[in-house]
Amino acid sequence: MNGVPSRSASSRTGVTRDDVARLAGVSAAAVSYVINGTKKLSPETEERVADAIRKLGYRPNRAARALRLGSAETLGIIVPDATNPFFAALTHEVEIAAGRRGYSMIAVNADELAAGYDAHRLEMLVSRGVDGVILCTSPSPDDAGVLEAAGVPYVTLNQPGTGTRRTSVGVDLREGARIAVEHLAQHGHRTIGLIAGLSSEGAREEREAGWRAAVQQLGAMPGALEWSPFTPAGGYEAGLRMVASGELPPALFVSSDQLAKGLLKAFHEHGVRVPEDVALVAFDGTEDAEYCWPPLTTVAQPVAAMAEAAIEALFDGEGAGATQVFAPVLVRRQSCGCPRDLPAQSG
Amino acid sequence: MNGVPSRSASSRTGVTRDDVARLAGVSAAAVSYVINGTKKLSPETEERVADAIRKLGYRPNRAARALRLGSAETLGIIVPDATNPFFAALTHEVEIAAGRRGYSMIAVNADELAAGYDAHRLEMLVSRGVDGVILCTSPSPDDAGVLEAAGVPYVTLNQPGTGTRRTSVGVDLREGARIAVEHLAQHGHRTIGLIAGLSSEGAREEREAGWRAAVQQLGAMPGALEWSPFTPAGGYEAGLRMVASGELPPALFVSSDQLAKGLLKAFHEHGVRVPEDVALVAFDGTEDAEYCWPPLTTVAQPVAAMAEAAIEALFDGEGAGATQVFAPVLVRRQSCGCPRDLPAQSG
DNA sequence: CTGAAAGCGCTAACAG
DNA sequence: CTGTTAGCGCTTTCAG
Repeated sequence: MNGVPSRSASSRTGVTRDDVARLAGVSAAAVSYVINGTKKLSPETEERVADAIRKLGYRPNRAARALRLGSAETLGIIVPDATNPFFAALTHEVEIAAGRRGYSMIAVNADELAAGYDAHRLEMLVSRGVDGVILCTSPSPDDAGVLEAAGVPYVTLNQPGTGTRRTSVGVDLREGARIAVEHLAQHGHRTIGLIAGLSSEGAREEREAGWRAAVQQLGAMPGALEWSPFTPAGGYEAGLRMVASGELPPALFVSSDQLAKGLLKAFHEHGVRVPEDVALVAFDGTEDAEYCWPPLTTVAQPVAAMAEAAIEALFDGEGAGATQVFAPVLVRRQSCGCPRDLPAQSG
Repeated sequence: MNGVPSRSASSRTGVTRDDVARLAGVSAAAVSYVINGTKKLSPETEERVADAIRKLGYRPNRAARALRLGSAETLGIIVPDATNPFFAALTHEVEIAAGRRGYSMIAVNADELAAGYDAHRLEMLVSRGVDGVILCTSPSPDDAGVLEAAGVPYVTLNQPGTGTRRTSVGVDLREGARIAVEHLAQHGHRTIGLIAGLSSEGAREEREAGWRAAVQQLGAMPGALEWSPFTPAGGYEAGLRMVASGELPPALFVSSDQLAKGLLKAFHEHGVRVPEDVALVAFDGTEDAEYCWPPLTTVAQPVAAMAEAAIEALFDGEGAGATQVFAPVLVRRQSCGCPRDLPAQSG
């Protein structure tokens, strides 16, 4: 594994703190002081050092700092599929939140669902000295073990019902289902089906339960139920199965925008009109939903707030076991039967 | 900037190489040897060390290694918008290619188009000791300067027409335009318009020239031309402008799938039928294109190959100024007027 | 075939 | 207010 054309060890910039000290005519420590503001020096000295830094184009060596401090000021984030727009958005927001605190993110994909693969990726992150990790994948005992053993704090993001004793931030899935089902009911539908995402994790019950509860509470009927992977392809398959079965309910709650994209394709191909033949409310609130046809009514997750909260939790120290639940909000568009240009309003 | 609950400096795992050496009853150096395979030791010693490592759960400290080696075995990648599925896919592929070589990626967004912002992000990457960076943003003199000054190798990815003397890998834009226009012409269209992406960079000429040349070469007529930001919203606006102008050409080459998504929305809203009223061929070949309605015929970039090539170039040392151009390929779907289920074939 | 020792560049405690 | 110093954990040359 011989890497990138290796400049020799210290030639990264060539200039070290000692060079700066020499040029400024102060001690090496003084340089550290002005850089880190550890100690107040005389303005004059400060000025001289700053000048030298500028002149030399000095940039502190992060590796040395990391070694000394035991922190690389880096966080890891692991998502099931970086290619899914929802996770792309989430990762992006997390990066911004981390950036505000001077931290960088190393993002890794859990991709290969092979057992133990996550743990492997996690090992990598840990050995890289990340100061914390955000898991957007529900931690298997293995995963959690790796992290716990290394003493690396973590929080789960968007992973409902994780059994660990760590902080977890997510959205209220049952409430989301309720909002969706309620809205569909308001459009006059009495039978409401569900297309649910098949995650490797155990959030399924929660989703299904939320839907069941909401349907029941409204005195409506549960319609057909399909489980499918959280991808457009999964939604497409589910749609195909549903039309083939001839059990198309008049309304459907689809548990992710990605799923809905695929569903729409299946429906278009088979002449099933949305919302006339079947009304749809999706979940997630990605930008994509706006550009489907018809534009998707969707229950949006407050992604930025969730990202901020996750980072916050990591920094705040372990609010052990705390669970932060955010409220999703309905974004009305046309897949549910709402007219275009209806100003947003609740209920 | 006090960070994550800081375990004290060395408590990351607690166990250091010295602990391993002690338990195995060998010297510290021996441990390094078996880990890095620097030197062959007696199988017996090797075994003992391996055991100790396992028993202790030892994991080498990357920061120390980075400090010593002058390399963090990390690469940076900077994209204009991580939220754009095309870049998400590209980043993902790059991460995989880097991972194969034991490198991690730190991804940063150029986001805020504020001048100098990139340079700032780049500084961050450099100070982090990345061993190289992949620029998916065309390097301003500033950016290049930061990198050159620090002696950090970089390659540009997907940035046609960059003026630097660095390796650049991208797709043949003119050929892409040719393929698209030719296909549209084969559907019998004589006038072909263009919706082009407005990047902050200067790739515009290339795109426009490619289209002009192709149209001309086929003896067709250039139709309306719209420039718009590389986003669905941009495509939507462009679509709105085009229908408002009443100058809708019968065929359109759209220079990105994202743009096309927005365009489709505008067309749907105004009852413009695709492909009957206007035939579309897009560019990029993201998964999204498959789930538009109608499914988008698009000229696909070989993303994985490009990512691999970029990483390869970084590792191969500076193939100074070399430009690697990949050939795009037509993916036929229905937005151009092709029937469904037509088996792929060229021409 | 193995071990001792010299730093990589930086921070922070401690002296002056 | 400023400077000296002792490592952080690791790699690698050089003796044994």
